[in-house]
Amino acid sequence: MVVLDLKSNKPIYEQIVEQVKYHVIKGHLKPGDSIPSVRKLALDISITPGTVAKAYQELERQNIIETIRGKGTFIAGTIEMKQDDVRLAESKKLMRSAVLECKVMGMTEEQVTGIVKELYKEMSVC
Amino acid sequence: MVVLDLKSNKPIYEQIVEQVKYHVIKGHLKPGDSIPSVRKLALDISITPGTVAKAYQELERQNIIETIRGKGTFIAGTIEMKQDDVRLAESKKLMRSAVLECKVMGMTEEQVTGIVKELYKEMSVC
Amino acid sequence: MVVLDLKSNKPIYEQIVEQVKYHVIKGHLKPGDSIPSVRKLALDISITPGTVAKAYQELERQNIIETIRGKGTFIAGTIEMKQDDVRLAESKKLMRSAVLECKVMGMTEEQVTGIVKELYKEMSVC
Amino acid sequence: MVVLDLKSNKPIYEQIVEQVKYHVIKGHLKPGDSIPSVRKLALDISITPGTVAKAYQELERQNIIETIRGKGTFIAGTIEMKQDDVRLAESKKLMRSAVLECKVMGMTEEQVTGIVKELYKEMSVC
DNA sequence: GTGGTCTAGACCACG
DNA sequence: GTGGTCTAGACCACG
Repeated sequence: MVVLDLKSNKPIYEQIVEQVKYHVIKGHLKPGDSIPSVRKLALDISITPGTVAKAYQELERQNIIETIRGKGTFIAGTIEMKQDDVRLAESKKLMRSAVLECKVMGMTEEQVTGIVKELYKEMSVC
Repeated sequence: MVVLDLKSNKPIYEQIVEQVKYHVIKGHLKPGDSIPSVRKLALDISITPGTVAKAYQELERQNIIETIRGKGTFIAGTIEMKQDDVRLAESKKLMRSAVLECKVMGMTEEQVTGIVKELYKEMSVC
Repeated sequence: MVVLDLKSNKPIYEQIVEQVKYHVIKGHLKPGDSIPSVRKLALDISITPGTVAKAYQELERQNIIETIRGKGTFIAGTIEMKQDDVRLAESKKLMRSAVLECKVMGMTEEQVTGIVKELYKEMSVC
Repeated sequence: MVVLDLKSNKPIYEQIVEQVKYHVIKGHLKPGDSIPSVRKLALDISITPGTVAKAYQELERQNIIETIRGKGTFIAGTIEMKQDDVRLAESKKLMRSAVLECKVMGMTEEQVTGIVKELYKEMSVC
C-alpha cells in the first residue's frame, strides 16, 4: 500500500505519513483498522525501521494512528478533524506556496481551482 | 521588501525566491525593475551574500530575473509563463500535499476552494 | 576519475560537471552506478565540499545524476536525451564560437569536421 | 554592425571580439578596412569605452586588427592564419565542450557534423 | 554515513 | 560598482 520514491526530494518518512493519510481519507483505512508493524513495513518497503518509526510517531502526534502496546498499531478511533488555528495556518502556508507556483506559471483562478477540485475528488471515498 | 522567517523550516534562499515571485505576481515588481544588489539585500536582511546569490541564481534559472553584467539584477522582460509539463507536474505535487492536509482536517471541497480563491486574489494585482 | 586543471579559466565545478558527463558518455559510468560522495571527491581532489556539491546539484538539475537520501549519488536511470529547443540552441551557441575560432585560424570545412569527428569518436564507448 | 546581448553570460568584450572576427570571416571587413574608433563604437552601442578598448586589445593581440596612431584602427593587412599549436589546442578545447554537450543530448555524429557544416557555411563569404 | 544550508570572508572578472 | 567562485568550516535533517 505504500510506494516510495527514493529519488524524491521529499523525505521518506513524510512520504509514508502522506500515504497513510491518503488511505485514511480515501476510506481504504478505517478507524480501528490495523496497519503493519514498524518492522514489517520496513521490511516490505526495504528501508530502515527507524524511518518507519519516525513516520508512525508523526502520525500518532497528529492523532491519525494509535499504538496499543503488545497489540499493534491502528487507525485512530476518531480522526481528529477539529480545524485548530495552528494546523489551519500550516495548511494555508502549504497552499500559499502551491498557489503561488501556479500563478507564476500564468494559471487563471479557474485553472487553479480546477486542479484543486480534481485533487479533492481524487482523495474522496469512492 | 523581503521579510525572513528564521524559524521557518523553509531555507532562507527559498524564502527569498518565493517573495520575489510574490512581488512580481502582485505587480509590485514589473519587467525591467531593478532589484537590490546581492550585497545590499544581504546587508538589509542581515544574511550572508552567498545565500542571496543562491536565491538570485535560482530566480534566474526560472527566468524571473536577469542579471546584466556590472549593472545589477532586473525583473525579466518577459516572465516565462509557458505551462510546461514538468513545472505543471511539480505544482500539482505541491498542491496535492496542500489539499491532502486540508482534507485530513476535515475541510469540505468548498472550504478548500474558498481558501484557494482567497489566496489567488491576495496574489493578484490590486 | 576527475582531474582538475586549476589554471583553467573554467570554474572547478564546471570541470567536474564536464568530466562526469564525459564518463557517462564514454560508458565508464552507467545508469545506477554510484559516484563518490561529496566529501570523498572533495578530499580526493583537494577542494572544498561546497564546490563538489555545486557540481552535483548542477548535474542533478540536468538529470545526469540522482541522489538518494542517505545513500549517496548515482548516475540517473534514464539519461535525459530529449533534444529540447533550449538545450539545442545552447549547444549551437557553443558550437558557433568553436567553429568561428577554427575558421579564423584558416581551417577548411574538412579540417573542422575532421576534428569534430575525431572528438565525437573519442567520446564514444569503446 | 555590432549587436550586443547584455543579458548573455558571455562578456561584452568577448561578444565584440567574436563579432569582429565574424565580419572578417564573412568578408564584410577586408584587410585595410577601418573600424570605428573605441569612442565611436562605445557611443554606438552604449557601453563604456573601456570595454571596447579591451575587445580591441584582444583583437590586436590576435593580429586581427592594427591600430595606427592618429589614423585609427584597421583590419590587419594579413590575417594571421597560421595554425600554431597553442591556438589549435584552444580551439579544440572549445570544440570538445561543444561536442560533449551535443553527445549528452544524444545527437548522432551525423547530426553534430551537420550542425558544424551549417555553421561553417553560414560563416563563409557569400 | 549522506547531501543541503549557511556563515564570513577572500578573490576575481567585468564594466 | 556588479555578480560568480571558492574556501573552510559549522550545523542540520535524513536514513
